[in-house]
Amino acid sequence: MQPDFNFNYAHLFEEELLSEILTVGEYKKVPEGQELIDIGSSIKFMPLIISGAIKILREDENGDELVLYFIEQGDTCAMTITCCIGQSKSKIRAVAEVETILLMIPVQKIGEWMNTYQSWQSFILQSYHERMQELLEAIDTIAFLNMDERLLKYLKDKAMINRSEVIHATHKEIANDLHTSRVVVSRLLKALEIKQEIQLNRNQITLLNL
DNA sequence: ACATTAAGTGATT
DNA sequence: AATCACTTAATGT
Repeated sequence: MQPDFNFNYAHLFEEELLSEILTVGEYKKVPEGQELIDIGSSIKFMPLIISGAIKILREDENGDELVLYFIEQGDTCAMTITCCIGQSKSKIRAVAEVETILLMIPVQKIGEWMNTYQSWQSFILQSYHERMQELLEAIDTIAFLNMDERLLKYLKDKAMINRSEVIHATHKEIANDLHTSRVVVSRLLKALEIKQEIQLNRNQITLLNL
């Protein structure tokens, strides 16, 4: 396995930093569904996503989940940056949405490189900025969109991440991600099917109007 | 053939 | 939009 780190990141960093990243970083392959970061865990590595996608969730005291957003190749986890600065524990949960390849950077390096490499500093600030935007978008989605619109957005996000109009998931799983009940998801999906937006099959949803 | 799991539906709040 | 209670459909053993 030799995923191409350069493909995604080479243009961002200067030579010296690139070689530092490659000497200190460790490739890690995580299968679909594996948890990367749990709530309350302390973070020791900052993951750079080489390929695949990760689902970022918030969870309440009952263990009920809510998907905030997905991150993809070229992205990093803003939570690790926050942890590094504030020495705090993770407030979110990260689960591999598909098989994902990561380059793990020890957190101490984040601070070190901030001082030595200008390109690193802008990369960190840029990622932080992007995450902030995503978070605002997530808030808008939850606060202002109806359930049916949220569902459709969720399906489209999933389709984009999987690079396929076919989504493999049960209604129950979708309901958990959106923090609603299975019955509601089933009904809304049915409505979308009638509107010719999707096609339903067991464990599978096909987006039609892309 | 039977058990299990996924999905559909009416009624109620 | 959530919950209950029940039915129907698909799939695994």
